[in-house]
Amino acid sequence: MSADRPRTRFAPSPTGFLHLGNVRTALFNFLAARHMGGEFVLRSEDTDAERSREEYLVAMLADLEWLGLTWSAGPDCDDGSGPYRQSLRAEAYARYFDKLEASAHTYPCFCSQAELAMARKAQLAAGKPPRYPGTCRDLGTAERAERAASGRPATQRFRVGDEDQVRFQDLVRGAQRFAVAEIGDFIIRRADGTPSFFFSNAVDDALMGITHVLRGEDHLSNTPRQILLLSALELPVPRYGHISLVVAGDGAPLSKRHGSTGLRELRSLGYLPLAICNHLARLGHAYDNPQFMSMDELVEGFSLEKLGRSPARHDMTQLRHWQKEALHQSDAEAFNDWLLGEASPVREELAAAVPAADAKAFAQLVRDNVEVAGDALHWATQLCATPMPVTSAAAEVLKNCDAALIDAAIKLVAAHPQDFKALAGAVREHTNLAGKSLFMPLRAALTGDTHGPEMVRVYAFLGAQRSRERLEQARQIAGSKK
RNA sequence: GCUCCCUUCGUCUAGCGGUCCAGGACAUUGCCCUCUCAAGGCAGGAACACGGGUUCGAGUCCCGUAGGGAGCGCCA
Repeated sequence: MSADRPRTRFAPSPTGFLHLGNVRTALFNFLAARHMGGEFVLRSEDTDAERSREEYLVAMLADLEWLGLTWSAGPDCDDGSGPYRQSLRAEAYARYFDKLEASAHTYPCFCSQAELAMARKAQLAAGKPPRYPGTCRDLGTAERAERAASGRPATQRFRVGDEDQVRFQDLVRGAQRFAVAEIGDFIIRRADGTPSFFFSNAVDDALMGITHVLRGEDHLSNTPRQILLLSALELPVPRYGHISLVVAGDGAPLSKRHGSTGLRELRSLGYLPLAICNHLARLGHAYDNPQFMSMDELVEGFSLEKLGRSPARHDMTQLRHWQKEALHQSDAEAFNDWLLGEASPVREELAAAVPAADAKAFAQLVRDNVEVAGDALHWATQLCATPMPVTSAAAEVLKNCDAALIDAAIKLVAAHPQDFKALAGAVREHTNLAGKSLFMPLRAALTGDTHGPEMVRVYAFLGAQRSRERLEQARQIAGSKK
């Protein structure tokens, strides 16, 4: 880790699965690092033992890897600046707690949570900001010793100095100024000895050589605390950039929603990593290029200057567009793997519905009619099931058509087993029907549906045997309306 | 309550005082292509939250108002 090498990080708490908001933060940090030729690292902020779970960490790593956001160091790979999980960093924190203590930047606070809650309530009621009243701030050494001896649990608070204000240049919001008087002394170490977010987060960024911190806007007004802390510690302050939050389609905060805003859910629906990245990279960031981009192109076009300030809405219709593009871009092999491979969410169902020998041909046949993996199920039953399912629209078409058309087709299948154009041409000669009134009944008879892939390809896929069976099935209802 | 942030078509956004009667993408509408769907091509509708300033000139700067969001936690 060289001194000036740009380094960004994504530092989630393993208390749940990733949602699109988290993922976008990770993506931006990844893109920023790669664009600057630097490194992107992962850090697990698992100081809250109650809520942190190993399985969530494992899931996050797996999901980020799946997305293609590779990291050069993280909980699973230390590069010497770790460990990259906070639950393993007590020693480092102790060192810096001591340093703060030595410089009188911190003091023990014996207030109980009930007392604090009451004080907060009173301040709020009086129309004042709910800040720590400073009860334990100026306790004498004797009093401290006495209380400590009585076994009262103590937290450590950071003594906010008498500076006038804290200024910093936000990477996305420009010059920021906060009055120090607005900031109350805050807890940096809990009674159980674990560090609080403000402390561990800031200290770790400094110790891990993080140069740029892209994080949610919700951290903006807390940033002065961390700057104060790092200054007191004489540690380097990273450059902060506060990105706008992502909200759900209905405007609700993402974190409170589930379903289509969870990465896991999208993944299990069959959305592709690059579709998600293309979508997210444009939420709160503007690209010159309106087209679908590869990860390298996303990296190349990324710029801190192009980060937006206003909240962005996650809209599924936009994601769907990128999904179509992603599917369109993938070659036959990649598509087959996506639909039929190990990772496919509908692998089992498709294997049950489509004969193994036909699987690849099937995948290629329906690729333009599939947006998420589940869509293939409809075509699987429609094209492979026996008897053929007939949609009501298709039944309608068949009832209204001339039964002679189907009869002709049945007779002619054997003569034109693979060539739909030839078959259709022959049927036309026998029936004098053409255009839609020729093709639509054939489509309905062969696929049981009124829309779908090109008939030339459908027919080749079905083969003469299946085609004949299906035509005979269709013959039962053909012309019944006359 | 206090502090801070945000506000351009339905959605994502471009716009860094004149070249903007506001551009692009998605979505939408119509047409073309076509055996259907999709894709593709063409055309259309659709926005500067509001009110004051500053300026010869404001989407762009300033101040208010309204609306939305965040923070003020022994949560991160």
